[in-house]
Amino acid sequence: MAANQMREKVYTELSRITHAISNPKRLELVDLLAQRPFSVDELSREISMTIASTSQHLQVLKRAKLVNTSRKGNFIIYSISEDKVVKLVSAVKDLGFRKYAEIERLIADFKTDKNVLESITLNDLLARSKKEKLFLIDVRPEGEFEAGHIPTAVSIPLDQLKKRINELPKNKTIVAYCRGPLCVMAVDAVNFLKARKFKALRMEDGFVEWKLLNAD
Amino acid sequence: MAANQMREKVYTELSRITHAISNPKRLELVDLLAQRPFSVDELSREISMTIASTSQHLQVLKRAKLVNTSRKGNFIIYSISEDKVVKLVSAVKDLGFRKYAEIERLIADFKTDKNVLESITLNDLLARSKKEKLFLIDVRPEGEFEAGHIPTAVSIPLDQLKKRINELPKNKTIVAYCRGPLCVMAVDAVNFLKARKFKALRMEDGFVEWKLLNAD
DNA sequence: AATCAATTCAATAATTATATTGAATAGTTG
DNA sequence: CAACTATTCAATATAATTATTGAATTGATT
Repeated sequence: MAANQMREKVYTELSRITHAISNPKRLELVDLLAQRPFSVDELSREISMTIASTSQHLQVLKRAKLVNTSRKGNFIIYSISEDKVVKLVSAVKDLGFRKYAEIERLIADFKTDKNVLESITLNDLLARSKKEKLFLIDVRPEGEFEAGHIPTAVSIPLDQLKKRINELPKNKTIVAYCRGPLCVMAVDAVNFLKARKFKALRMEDGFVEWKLLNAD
Repeated sequence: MAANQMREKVYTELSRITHAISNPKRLELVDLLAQRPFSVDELSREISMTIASTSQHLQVLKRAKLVNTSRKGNFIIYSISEDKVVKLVSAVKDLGFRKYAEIERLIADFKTDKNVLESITLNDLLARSKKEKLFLIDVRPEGEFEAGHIPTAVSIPLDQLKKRINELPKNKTIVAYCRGPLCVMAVDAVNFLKARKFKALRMEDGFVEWKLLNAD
């Protein structure tokens, strides 16, 4: 076989990967699965699609070997096949968030709507935690915390925040994080806490971003 | 605007990027442009397509902001818009080369055909150069060397190798590199040198891989 | 073994992608 | 400014993608 033919075939194989994440819903699915494994049913609710359509998209991802399946009772559980998949999606977001004025605008508008006055990044968190004592909370649903979290974080899912508010210190700054920059849970948590006179800050990055930073 | 709508729009925007590289020919184009800027005409020859088709693909890449254009005389020169694009394609290759048995097989078969007995990687090169004196040659066409090369390398384009063979040492091991693992130029160079009793080795990685390793 | 629940499959219709040919354009060069 | 050249555009036919509905399947559970 000639070298040209080989190259052509390799790029065709490689494009299976990029084709799999070329659809917005499938990109969202992979990004969600980076948090933890989910059932088809859960995923379909998260991405607002019929179960059948979600299943089809998941099968495309599976054929491209970006995700695996396993069974748990009646449920089929989809999960990311390996860390490099998360890295790939991270590279897409990294490029997109910087390169596309449209995306910047969408996120900025969203922050205005949600009344987000201040957000910090992972780097800010590290720098700041050297100067003052911070209280880091992970406001994602429990299962995602259990699948992995930033070491010093305490799990307080958003829907438990009201009744567990006595667990939070009034004298320290509370930093809340969730799934990442596109997720609202930490924003809602911070607004709730601020209304009750806590010192609270949202961190844009989540566990997945932390993990990528602390890999290699 | 609700958070869900924002997320949906952001993923739609992000999928412009992944859609742009979801086609094998476009993936190959971006990978080529990582070496240096090229004209439409040069690119169409490299990827074995009509000029019109190549132009259409390039316009898709441009709309997705992965490449820029400039003019040089009668030619339109396409180039990568920023380093993060190269990083993205590298993440795709990184995943594909490991994950796809099919790709591994294609590359292995190609090596057998080309009689490639031994290949080293960038890491091997660094380790080995501490123990013995190596003579590193860049066998890509001159323009690509000029656009960027590994610091210690000497430019000897493949088609000049025969007449410049006296520039090469008999007592050192010669390491040849080109565009990367899918490129044949270094393989051909090594086979040519070995037939003339030089000690020669192919390095799979190229300048782009070196640059990514020596970035951040 | 029958029932049940979660997921997948099949069929459909509308939309979008692809490669090609040949014409049009825009900018450069003599 | 006329001729030229590289690139883009337009039109076309074929193929692939997408979301949906409703039926089929596959294990688990009773």
